[in-house]
Amino acid sequence: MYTAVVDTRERLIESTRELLWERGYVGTSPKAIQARAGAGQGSMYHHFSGKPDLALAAISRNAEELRNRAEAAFSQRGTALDRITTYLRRERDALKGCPVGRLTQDPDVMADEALRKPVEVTFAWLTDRIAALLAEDLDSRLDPRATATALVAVLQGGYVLARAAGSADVYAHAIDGALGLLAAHVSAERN
Amino acid sequence: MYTAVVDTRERLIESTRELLWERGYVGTSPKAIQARAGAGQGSMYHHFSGKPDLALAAISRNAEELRNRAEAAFSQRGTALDRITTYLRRERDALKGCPVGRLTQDPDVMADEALRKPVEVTFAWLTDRIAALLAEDLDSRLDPRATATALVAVLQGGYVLARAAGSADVYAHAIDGALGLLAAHVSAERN
DNA sequence: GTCTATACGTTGATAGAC
DNA sequence: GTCTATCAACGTATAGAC
Repeated sequence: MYTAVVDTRERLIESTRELLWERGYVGTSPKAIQARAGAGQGSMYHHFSGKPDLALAAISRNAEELRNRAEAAFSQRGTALDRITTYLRRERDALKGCPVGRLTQDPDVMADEALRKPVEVTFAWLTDRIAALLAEDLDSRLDPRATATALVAVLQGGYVLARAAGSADVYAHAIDGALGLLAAHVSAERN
Repeated sequence: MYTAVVDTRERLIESTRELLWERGYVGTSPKAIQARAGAGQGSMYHHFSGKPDLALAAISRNAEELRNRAEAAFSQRGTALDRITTYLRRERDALKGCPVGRLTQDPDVMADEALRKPVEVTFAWLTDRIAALLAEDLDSRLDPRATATALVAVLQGGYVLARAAGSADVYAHAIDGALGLLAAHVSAERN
């Protein structure tokens, strides 16, 4: 099946992804999506039933990308601490925030089960994944799941603080603090 | 000066506070504010020059309240760890999120210097305050400021994860994880 | 101080031509 | 598939009477 390099439907999803990230669901209008995608009203309502339907496609893709990028870090070689450190210190535009986490502040997303679900599933997966890594090497007096939850929270909260301060350094600082606390509690054994 | 028990200006600010918390700046219309305050258009534009002006009053008050409630926990008796634990475990409606932190996701707030400033100042203060407490008792190999930043990030990220999961327990779990990591690094000496 | 009237753009969509 | 009307409601005010 031959299609344009990037077809209209695809451009609509990508534009929505960007706008949801930049402005959230409430702050993103169909008009703005169409303008960015270079598509008309007719195209958008031909490919999608409306704003929620298009948002679902965009949110799902944002969630999938987050998961793929995380898994790339987690499946590297090295100790659990190495892999978690790689993930947390991975290059990020901290001032943009997390494309999935930010949806959590969108009342219309949280109110719509279909839109909220990918957000819930993504963080549940991420926390489980880190907990599984920690379970290998963590100080036995600590709970891997609670520790993993704290680490994911530092990540999300680091974005919040970086945006509040207008400085990406604050994100790095939060991560440094968390890894400093963690270091003493994981064994340095090789996997 | 005699006034009604709660005058119109006051009700407008309180209604805006609530709505900013629930729906954010972009999601809050003057109309909604007026309806909740039981005030007309005329009243709102008499007391405030517009939505940004009213939002500034509401944001400032939210920031002040956050600070007062935090200081109440920090100035209790006990070790640094006691006071920080009291603050982090304080009763909160985790699913509502942080009234100040959530503004960080509001593009129109971040774009307006006057509205962003109280958010920046509040988190800078909170981090400094916790860093000062930690400086007393923290393991000397750890940086009090980075550690404090991580703790504030866990707080903010805990809200994000709780909302994503639709469960306040996740907030508590993130805090448990952070305090577990912290416990081994602070001396238990009495102040 | 508060009210109603008015205004002009945007939001989120539908209808029907091409 | 895409385009151009068209629409009712909403967003964010301003004007002027009371």
